[in-house]
Amino acid sequence: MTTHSTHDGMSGAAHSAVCCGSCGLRDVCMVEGLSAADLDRLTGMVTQRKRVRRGEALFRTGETFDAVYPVHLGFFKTRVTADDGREQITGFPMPGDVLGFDAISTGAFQCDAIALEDAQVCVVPFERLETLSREFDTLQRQLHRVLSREIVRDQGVMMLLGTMRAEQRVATLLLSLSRRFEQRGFSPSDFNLRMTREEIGNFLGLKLETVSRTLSRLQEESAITVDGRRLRIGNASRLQEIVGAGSSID
Amino acid sequence: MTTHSTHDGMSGAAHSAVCCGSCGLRDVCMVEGLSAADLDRLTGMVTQRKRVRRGEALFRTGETFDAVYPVHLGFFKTRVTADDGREQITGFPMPGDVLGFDAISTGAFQCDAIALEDAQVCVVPFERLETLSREFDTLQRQLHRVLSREIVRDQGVMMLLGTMRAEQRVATLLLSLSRRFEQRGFSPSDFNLRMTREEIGNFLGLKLETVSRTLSRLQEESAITVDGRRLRIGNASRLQEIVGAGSSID
DNA sequence: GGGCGGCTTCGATACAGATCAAGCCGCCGA
DNA sequence: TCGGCGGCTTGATCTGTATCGAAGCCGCCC
Repeated sequence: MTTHSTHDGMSGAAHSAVCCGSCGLRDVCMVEGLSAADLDRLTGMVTQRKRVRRGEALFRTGETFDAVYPVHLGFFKTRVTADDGREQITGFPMPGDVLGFDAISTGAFQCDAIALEDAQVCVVPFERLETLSREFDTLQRQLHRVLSREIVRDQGVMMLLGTMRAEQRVATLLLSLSRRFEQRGFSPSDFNLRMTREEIGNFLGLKLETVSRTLSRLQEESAITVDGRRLRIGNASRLQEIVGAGSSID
Repeated sequence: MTTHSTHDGMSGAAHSAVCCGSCGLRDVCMVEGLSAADLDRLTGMVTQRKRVRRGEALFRTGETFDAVYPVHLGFFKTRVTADDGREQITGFPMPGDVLGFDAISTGAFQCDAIALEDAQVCVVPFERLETLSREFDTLQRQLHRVLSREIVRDQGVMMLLGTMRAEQRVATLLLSLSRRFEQRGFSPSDFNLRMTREEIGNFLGLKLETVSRTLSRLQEESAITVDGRRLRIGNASRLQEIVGAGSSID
């Protein structure tokens, strides 16, 4: 269980609704750019928070959809699974990212969202989100932006999977993680990977051995330092050089 | 410069607005599922149509976004380009599909949309679409569904690029085209490929020689008949067998 | 009508990354 | 303390696809 204080308080009185205005993530989350006044009017959009323990699923393919879930705390992986067992990890959502948009199309989730560490998400009933976004054009606009950003991110992943070499793929992921940590106020050059080599490989279309070898090679050329899951980026511009001018997957 | 000579109709009296209610594509397009009454109230959502000639771009990366474009007629490819010249085709939109959602996030298009044959698109100013979808919850819902469907489709492409062998990739594309033609009222088993082998390969993360060889092999085993761009699917279940239980990319 | 360029296909070879295999390390429970 | 196990690294070999070279075909334009 991770410790996070302000909000282990589902039991407290004032918590029947969660307030976006006081959330440290408001600058990266779905409500980014909304004025304080607008945020006030959104009281009740987030009805509650939900905990998900490491290894457990927030939702699974086929389950009925009725809410989207901005990540409040913790790391996830999202994956699609073919009936024959093939799996593809489609992303590593972190705080501020929103889970569940794939489900709007059919009313059932189309992927699994698995917590890579103990996590907390905000629960945003989708009907309410739609109602509110008919009333607040700023919220509507932001919702559309977030949906569109996901599409753009996916295009970047396609570019990665379709055209990049192993070393480029790994470097792209590391730089993406770095930027995302930075946006959230963490060190862009020193962080922990929350996923296994196998998960990295699956996401990047590589085998875990290839990931491991590639990380070792990047370390040899002093671009990074790896020790298990601890990663330090010593030479970001070297990584950028390897990636070339590839699309980003933030 | 594309010549969409404002096209035949703009001069006629009744053409200042295009009517979705009378469009043969209303069952696959963005307005799918809207009642006739709702469709009437959408008069003016589509302000005009625009022609794009084979090989020309409807829009290019970086151009300012102000409308999305349901395809009325013709085939497109969408592609993202890295500064170093690498390209990745991200899809082959056909009538009923909507182009431009990638641009909402930043206000500028993030990919190129190139017509593979002479084409026509509807012009839907995005501000108007947002305004209307605040008024009509059915339209709002449908817009969200279409955005979500694009995300799901992209997940399928990731699965394809990340986990499938060459033969599976090609078979998946053929089956996807087949289904999409069928949805639109065309033959699912006999159609023309609008794209070159190179474009197919680029989309699937393969080289054109591999695509060509794979098509030949599929023909040898009597799953399909190919003659240039003419494609006949003789044994769809054989293709399905090759694909296994892979995600779809419709 | 003839030439030309784009497209497709084929064969031979090269190589990046997969696969197979072994060993190490840290952690956890017995 | 030990044994087991999951995760990681590294080495040796294999293979699917890329790459290279070339030729045939076709439609199109001059």
